[in-house]
Amino acid sequence: MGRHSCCYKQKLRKGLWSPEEDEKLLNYITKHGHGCWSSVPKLAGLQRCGKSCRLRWINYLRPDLKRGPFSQQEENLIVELHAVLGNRWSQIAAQLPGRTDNEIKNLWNSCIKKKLRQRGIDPSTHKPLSEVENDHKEKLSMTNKSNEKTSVGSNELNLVDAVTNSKPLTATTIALEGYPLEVSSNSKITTTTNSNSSNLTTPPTQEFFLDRSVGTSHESSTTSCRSSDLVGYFSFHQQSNYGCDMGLGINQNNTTFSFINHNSTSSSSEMAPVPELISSNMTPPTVNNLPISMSSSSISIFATTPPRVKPSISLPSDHHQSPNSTVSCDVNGVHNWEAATGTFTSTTTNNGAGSNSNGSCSSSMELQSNGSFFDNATVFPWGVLQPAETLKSDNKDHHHQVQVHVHPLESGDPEDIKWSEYLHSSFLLGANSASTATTAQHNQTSQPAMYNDVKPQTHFLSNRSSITSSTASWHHHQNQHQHQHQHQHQHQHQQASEIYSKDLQRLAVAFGQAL
DNA sequence: AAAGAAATCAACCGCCATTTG
DNA sequence: ACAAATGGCGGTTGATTTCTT
Repeated sequence: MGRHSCCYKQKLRKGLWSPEEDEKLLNYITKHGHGCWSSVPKLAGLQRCGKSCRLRWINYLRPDLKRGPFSQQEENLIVELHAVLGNRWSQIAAQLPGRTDNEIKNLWNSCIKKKLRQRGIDPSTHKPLSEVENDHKEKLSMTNKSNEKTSVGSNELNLVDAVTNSKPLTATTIALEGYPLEVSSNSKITTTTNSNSSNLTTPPTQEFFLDRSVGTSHESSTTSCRSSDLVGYFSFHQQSNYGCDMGLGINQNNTTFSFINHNSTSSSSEMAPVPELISSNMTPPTVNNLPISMSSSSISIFATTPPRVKPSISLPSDHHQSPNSTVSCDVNGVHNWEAATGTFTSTTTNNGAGSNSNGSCSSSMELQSNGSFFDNATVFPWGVLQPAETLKSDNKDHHHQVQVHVHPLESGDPEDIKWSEYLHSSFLLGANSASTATTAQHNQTSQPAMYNDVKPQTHFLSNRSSITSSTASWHHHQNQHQHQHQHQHQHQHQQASEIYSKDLQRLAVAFGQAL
């Protein structure tokens, strides 16, 4: 297996891409598609290797990129997906349309990891740090014992291996794989790693199916979603035991995750180390024949077995709470970025979140919470909801408001906006959203509508214009563009929120108190 | 205001799996 | 069947930006 040929070639440029190079690549791929990446640089007139071109396209030039800070919901989704998938960034990114694996990876390494640690959660295992330490001690002791005892029960090995081999043995996986799980009153979770291996049932082989194919066709049925209830986390909750009405199996964005029990009798040795996330049209989803419905933000398992839950990790919001860099083209009834090209002309100059374009992750509020993360801001699927609460974090010249949901329809927080965007596009702009979905199909077929807020062509086009006009500091120019877009997005979100909150209210009426 | 620290992010590196000849 | 070419992925690096003192 040879190394990539381009690695040996001489005279190839490396490092940051210039606007001219961007333009060349963009023009070429726009006209011809990328085809064979290795031939792209030659045909496009670039002194780059194909890999570099591919990377540049995927991570930056692609028209469907959603730029700007990650929303709280996205962050939480990443955490949850990471709990299931581990460092499979590309798979995680696949669930966050408009986001790249690189972007998510960076966010994880620079920000989320830290947050989780500050909350006492081990980012690699998603377990409480104290528990990880205990596991580590147990492992050490078991290692010592293994010198004495050569054979150990396979189930015990599974558990230990999962912990020690960086398998993302999370509360999720613990619960799903049948390990006893306890939820204490302060909502920390502990596993009952009873030394009696009989308590550790052999987990079945599970595959983590993702059905996204219905993204555009069933939108009108995805009514759920009290955004407050779903503030960006998966919740494995047992309806009967916890009486939590969140989610209730309503699939709000048409993304259906299912744990399919392929072979309930499979031995532990056959168990996939990590449930594999694949795309599937299979329905209905089941876990051990139990119906599951899982939205992007919640999973409902209607089980009759004792509750096995995982903590919902709702990261405290900071800058990411700023309105997502959503293209609110549909505000104008224009639902694709090509058509919306002309809509981004104003340059807002407020001192809002856009001034913090780099997405700094520090926030005095969250950093000083000293474990209050679970106390203050978190939503738990098993119903430890607290009344709506707004945490404010003074961050220089602007405030981030962390809405701890409950009554989303009455608020204008960004989550509401996102949901209302989704609902709006689903219910009120069905045709347009379909066209948007078609546009998005370029890279990912059938995106959930809520993720159709892709990077606008305007970004590109404005960048392209900047390419031709830029002279000295193109990086600075790009930053300015990003700021400008954030301002624009903010402004449009304000408009959108007004419109959509009305729509949501109508929906709430239409669906009774379901929302 | 300046210097250092920390955070962010784009891009590279090297490995692996698949495809192609 | 084999080796090279290619695409893709995750880990890592280093430049830049932002924050803190």
